[in-house]
Amino acid sequence: MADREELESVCKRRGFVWQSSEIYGGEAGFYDYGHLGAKLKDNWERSWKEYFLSLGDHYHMIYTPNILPYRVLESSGHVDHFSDILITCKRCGNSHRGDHLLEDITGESAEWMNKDELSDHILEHDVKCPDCGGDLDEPEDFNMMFEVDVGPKGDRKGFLRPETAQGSYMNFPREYRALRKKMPMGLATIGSAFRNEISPRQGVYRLREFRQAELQIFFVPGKHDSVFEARYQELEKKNIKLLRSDWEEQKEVSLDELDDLPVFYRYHLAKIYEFYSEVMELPHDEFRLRELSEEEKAFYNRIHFDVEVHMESLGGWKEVAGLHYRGDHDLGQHQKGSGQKMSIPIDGERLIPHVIELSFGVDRNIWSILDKGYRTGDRDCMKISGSLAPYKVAVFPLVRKDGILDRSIEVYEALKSKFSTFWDKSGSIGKRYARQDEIGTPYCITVDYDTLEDDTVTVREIESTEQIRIPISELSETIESLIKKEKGFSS
RNA sequence: GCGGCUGUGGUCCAGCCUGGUAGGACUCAAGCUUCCCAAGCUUGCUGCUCGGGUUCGAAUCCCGGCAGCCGCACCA
Repeated sequence: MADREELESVCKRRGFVWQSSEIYGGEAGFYDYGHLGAKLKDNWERSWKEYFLSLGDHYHMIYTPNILPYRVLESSGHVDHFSDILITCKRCGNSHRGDHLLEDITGESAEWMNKDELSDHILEHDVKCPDCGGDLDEPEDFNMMFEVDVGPKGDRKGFLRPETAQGSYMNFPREYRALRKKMPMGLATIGSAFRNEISPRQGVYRLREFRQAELQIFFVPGKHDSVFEARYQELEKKNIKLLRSDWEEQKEVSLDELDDLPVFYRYHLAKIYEFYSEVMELPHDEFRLRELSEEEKAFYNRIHFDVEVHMESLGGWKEVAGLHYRGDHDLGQHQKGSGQKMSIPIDGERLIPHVIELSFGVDRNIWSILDKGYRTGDRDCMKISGSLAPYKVAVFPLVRKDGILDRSIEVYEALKSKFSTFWDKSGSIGKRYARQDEIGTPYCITVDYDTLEDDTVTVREIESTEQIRIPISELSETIESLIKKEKGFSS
């Protein structure tokens, strides 16, 4: 429930997120996180790691470089396929995708063609500009990857990685041995990825440099399924909301109704759903899992669901994550390209493991928290899960006299080593509550005259604005159990 | 990338047509006040997107760059 402009204004004013290199006018597709945004992002990434690494006994983080050698992305298919061939009209100057122009005439797929082949076919079919009928110029390559020159002579070509996943694929053989051949094995990573988007828009939704949190899970279907099956038991009656490619509209179904999907896929689908509802605490009717149709999904993805969040500020359902069953495509490509064995021995033969990929756009997820959290009206308020909120608690003196100020500093000092805590004495008490409401601090503690008598303080909750009074000695554990949801807030 | 619109303190906007001291609201900071939800008072910080041109003089007119929004295209 957030108007784009209002939300962007709060983000800039309070310190969440804004355009990068601002003082020089900015550059499209690059954003900075301020002090609150950085805390929120760090908290999200920490929660992501805790949650998803715990899904398997052998799921671990790894970190790999942002720059990849040319050959890696040649093998992965990005050099050929992560690019478009653009053809510009000589008369009206509009650019079109070359393969689409040809497909419109022939009705056959032209995506596989390179520049020269496309050029020949365009001539052969005498294709004209669809906008004005003018003659077309020679095709030009537009690759979405940023090319970099490596080494002193700059003669070694590389790219800024367009996705973080390749690092996990390439490290499969090494980690398979280091982790002592345990399967299913998961290699997760969080880091930057780079895509030279033609026209980045919609704030942090489409960036040229962005963060991904990805988990690649390696296993051999039919061989390692029992591990997934055991974990799946507890979930099979669970309801999740989704939209399948052949359904008219989304609906809530229990997992065991999705019996055309393999159990290992269903298990992770359900866990992703749970992450959005329980960790990110998004309202159930504001996010969904949507299956991509055959036309929409890439050829190597056997099953593909996206997580979509309904974001008012971005005008509707927007993709924030995906779950892809990629078969043996990725390891197969690297085995071919590197000449190294990516297979493992299974019952006397060598098999290339399959991959399911959990892929999250960090910036998009952060934005979805802000979009879903921000409410205006009588009171401007950012409702963020306690575990993600930049500050967990704020401490105020009710008035700045009679020793109350000093007492509030003592309370603040006692809490700040345990929680991200804010202390504020400026303005009226209501103003201070309002400031914390706007940045999503779930609890505000006020030191008042009663505190001087009996060492109790009030704790106010962001959503209801209700207060409870508790002894200072119980403050720390009370706040902790409130944030962890071990205990509900009631006065 | 193409077309349309836009760019003024931290934020949101007025001023531009008709060139001549840049204004408001909110925010922020310091202080006063205050026994619980953006109150009030005092003081203060901060601005014409950038570059060029016209002019005695440009926020204002002209040209260009950059950025943003909307539409088209793009988004393996």
